[in-house]
Amino acid sequence: PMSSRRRHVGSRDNPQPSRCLGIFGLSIYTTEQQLHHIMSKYGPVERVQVVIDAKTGRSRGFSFVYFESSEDAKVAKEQCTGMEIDGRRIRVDFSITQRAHTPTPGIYMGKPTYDYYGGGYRGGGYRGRSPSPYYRRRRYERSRSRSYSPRYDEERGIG
DNA sequence: GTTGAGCGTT
Repeated sequence: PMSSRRRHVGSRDNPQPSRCLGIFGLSIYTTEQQLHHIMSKYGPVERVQVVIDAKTGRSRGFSFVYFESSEDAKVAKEQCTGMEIDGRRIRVDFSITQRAHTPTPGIYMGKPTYDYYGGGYRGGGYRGRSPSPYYRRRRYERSRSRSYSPRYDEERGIG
């Protein structure tokens, strides 16, 4: 029998309604200003936060929008899921996390999940899958230890 | 304006 305590705890597939929406699948070029403009149609927006990758300084392709009212957030979620922004179909859900992680002192102690120098995931779930042409070319460039070769595109019939 | 799938830096 499940404890009634867990009933109000949101999970990834069953987020609890709140004033905070998570927006996923964004183009990395979509800005907080754009999102604010779009979301404000459904009610006052307190804050928009596009999550930025600390290493690259680019968007990680998702963001959080805080409405003043959870009712407005609910409407915005329903209206905006599946909407296209900058050529990307976005997904909108109530956030399962309610705020950014508190700042941690010192260095990151966790297990690295991304190889910033290799440009791909390590030991990850992409083994056995066919990489995209873009990724294949980047891998090819690295293996040749030189920069972009147009000849590769011709040989492989891409580009 | 380069990949995949992604719930968070102050």
